[in-house]
Amino acid sequence: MADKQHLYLVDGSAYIFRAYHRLPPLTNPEGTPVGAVYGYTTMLWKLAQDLDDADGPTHLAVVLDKSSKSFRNEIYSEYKANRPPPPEDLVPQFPLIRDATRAFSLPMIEEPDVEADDMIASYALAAQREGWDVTIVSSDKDLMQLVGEENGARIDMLDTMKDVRVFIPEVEEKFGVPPQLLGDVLALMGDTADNIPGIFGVGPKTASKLIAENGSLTAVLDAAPDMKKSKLKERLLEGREMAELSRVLVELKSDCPLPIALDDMKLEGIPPEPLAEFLETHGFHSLLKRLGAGAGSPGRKTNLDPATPDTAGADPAAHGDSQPLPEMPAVDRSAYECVQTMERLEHWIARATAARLVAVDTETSALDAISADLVGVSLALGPNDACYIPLAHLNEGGGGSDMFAQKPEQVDRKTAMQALKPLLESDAVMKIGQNIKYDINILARHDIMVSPVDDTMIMSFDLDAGRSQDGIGGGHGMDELAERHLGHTCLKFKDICGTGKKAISFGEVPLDRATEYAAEDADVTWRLHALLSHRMPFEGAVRIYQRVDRPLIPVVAHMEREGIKVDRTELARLSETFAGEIGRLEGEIHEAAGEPFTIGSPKQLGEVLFEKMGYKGGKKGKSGQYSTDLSVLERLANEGAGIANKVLEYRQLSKLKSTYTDALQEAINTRTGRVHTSYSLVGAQTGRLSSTDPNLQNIPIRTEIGRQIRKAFVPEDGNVLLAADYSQIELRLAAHMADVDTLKEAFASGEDIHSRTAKEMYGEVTRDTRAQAKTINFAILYGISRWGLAGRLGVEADEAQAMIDTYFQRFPGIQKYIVRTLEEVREKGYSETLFGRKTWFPRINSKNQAERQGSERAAINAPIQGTSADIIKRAMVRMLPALADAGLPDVRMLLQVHDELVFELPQSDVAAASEVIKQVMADAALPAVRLDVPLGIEIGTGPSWDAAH
DNA sequence: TCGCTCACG
DNA sequence: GACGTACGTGAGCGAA
Repeated sequence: MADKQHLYLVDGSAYIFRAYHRLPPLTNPEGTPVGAVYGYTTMLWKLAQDLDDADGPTHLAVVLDKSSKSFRNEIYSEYKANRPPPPEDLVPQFPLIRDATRAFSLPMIEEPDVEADDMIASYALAAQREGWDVTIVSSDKDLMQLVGEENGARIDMLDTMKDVRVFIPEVEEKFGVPPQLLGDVLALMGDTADNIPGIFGVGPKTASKLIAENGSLTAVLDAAPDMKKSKLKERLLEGREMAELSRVLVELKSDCPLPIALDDMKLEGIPPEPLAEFLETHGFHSLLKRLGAGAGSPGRKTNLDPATPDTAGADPAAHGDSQPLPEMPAVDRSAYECVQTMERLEHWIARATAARLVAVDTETSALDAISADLVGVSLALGPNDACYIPLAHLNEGGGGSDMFAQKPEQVDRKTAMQALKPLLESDAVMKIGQNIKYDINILARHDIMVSPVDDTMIMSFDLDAGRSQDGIGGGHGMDELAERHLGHTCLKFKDICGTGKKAISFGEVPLDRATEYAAEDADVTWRLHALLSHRMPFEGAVRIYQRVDRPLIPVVAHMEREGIKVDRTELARLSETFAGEIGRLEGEIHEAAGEPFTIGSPKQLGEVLFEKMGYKGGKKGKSGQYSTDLSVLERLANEGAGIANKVLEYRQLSKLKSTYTDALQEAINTRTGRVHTSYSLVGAQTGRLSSTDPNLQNIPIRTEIGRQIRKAFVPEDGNVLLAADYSQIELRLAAHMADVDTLKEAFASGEDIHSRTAKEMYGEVTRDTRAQAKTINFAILYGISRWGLAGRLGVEADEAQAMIDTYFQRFPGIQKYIVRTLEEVREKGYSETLFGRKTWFPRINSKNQAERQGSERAAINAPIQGTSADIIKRAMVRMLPALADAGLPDVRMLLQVHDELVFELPQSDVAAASEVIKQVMADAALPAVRLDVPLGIEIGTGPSWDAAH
């Protein structure tokens, strides 16, 4: 059987009006406005990219309005009469829309005296009669009348700006009636934009209510005389004729002659040459680059040969040149200014203040913001309009030891800071940074509280989390973003400062080189900001960015500066104890093995166990090495291998010593005497934070010996630590999101959730059934497989499958949630949290089963884990203001560990602070989301982090 | 730089 | 019939 045909009909005219109003006013190299054209081009690009998708187009045509006149003007002269003329700078873009369509080699339909809507209706129904699916690319509510299914052939709509598909349920949700009754609703309510009269005083709400109640427009009008006396009754009686006229006006004409045959709309792929020429002409270089690179190019990739001379030649990036955006010239490092006098600095500050938008970047002597020294600041106000202000540079290779070495001319750092402070703190000036949390913390040490801020790294994350499958910084590092979006290769830090022993600090870099590097960073940040902020409203990233992630930046910055005290003496004592034990175990293991070897080497250990000592069941992984992980060693221990237990103990102690007791001592900051982690807001694809240098989110707790380390996390004298945890938050969210009444009730009544699960599944609660239920509950959150569960529970796969079946039978909502989530991710390419955070899964439709199934499991988990992350982030944003409002300014928020917040506070504040903290955390989803389950909070306090649990 | 192992939620 | 076996992280180590 042939694959199903799928026709996409693009409502081009309507699109450009919308694009015009929502896009910035770009111009092409000739000065012609092209903002709407650019939007239109990217929209076509996106559609063409879906060509090979299961639900993508097989056929596509663009429908344009040729003239504004149609049969409607004949029956109603006022039709569209009050339309204002199109804006001046949109007019020259109309012909360019046609050029763009031709550049994509797409069929274009524009018939005189026929409105685009009617043409779309005619084509849509014709295609549906042939059994084709149809997608109308538009957001016009009139066209929603066409939505529906006929003999298995669907007509739906796609709003590419909001990225939403509209089918019957969406129409019903919006208008309260199914699509076939929509015309009646529209006739009643009228339309100001088209000057369709409708009934005066009847809007969408009343109209859909009346139609839903009476079943049709005629029925509403017929029922009017019998209504009880009211304004509405009068208006219905008076307006009957107008309503009937309106009904005719909103009816789509579906029998227009079809100028192009359906089969001629077949989409075979996009020939690159005409497209490249068009993109070049209008300066759409970022698209041009993608076309040249092949990656992300529209249409079937086989038709877009990157080696085609025209295309490759048209791609400046192929020659290592810089890559501008529309209206953005190539990066020109020679344009940057090195600011060495107060006079020039004042000049830049004045310009930045006037511009109200400035990209800021700080250069420092080290990588961690808490101990690094400020060496210089760069600013950018536009493409190539950037400067570097050196503040603590030494002469080249000066090293600082030669007190007679002359320093380069530069503004005094303190004076410069005083001059910059009003700009960086001004509410009227937006400061843009790439990972600006770093700069916030550097400048905080110079008494500057940078605000308000935008962060290109986080914007990129909120737009594209998960889209890049690898790469440092999760694909949101500046060099990567510059390559991807600007086609520009940044100077690399290591090219400026070198690596390894020969590395110099930034303060030793000669000023000309330093200016090129530092000002480029600010310049590129400014450009990325222009590009990303433009994408955000169209790609649904504004909500999560504005409401959750951006407000979190100063909060997390503050937590990092707070740090937490660790008891160095206690850690040193533990290190020594561990060292003694490790030495003893090492001796015993070597003796058992009959020779000394490196126990920490899985390779050597495997050989000793499975070859020399002859234990059975050694399994080699793909690297050809024996596996010696926990499960293997535990099995050997059970089979009586004494050495296995010793190795396990050795491993545990080495881990604790090297990763924790030794490393944490090193991490104590000499200036503050505390440990300052660095949180990444883009570290985890689901929206969780991650913690590095040191990682304070994986301090041991599960074993008694590991918990010794938590005892070393302490408050200052007179204070206590307070730990507040969300209890079972992910299961609670699963109960809400999957709408499982049984689980929701259990949470509402404060029942033990695993016991409840056991009761539902096995009828009785014992230690065993509860433990099994707990495992299954977690398995569900992670996307279950019978083999995975079997492995965890130590049962056969068949038995595990039976348990999964029982679970789904008892909680059918869960199974529905999983199916629905996967369908949605397959279709849209991303999952979404309750707060609108997207995570992309580019491999969800992979042909490689393992890859695909991995993505499926991650996709099931992401909305739950991500929603949990959103909630605690919202709590963090509100926490300090809430505490301050409650008269508790001395409570300090120190750490976040995914579902836990750690505070340090005076003992006397504990009772009052606990209440506030609990309230803020419990209500963190509100008012945006009202959960069907309560969020339980557990609070503990004590003289150490361990004691607070 | 990679794979292995193991610490956390 | 093989695939490879629970989600999300970061750090230290040994081997190359």
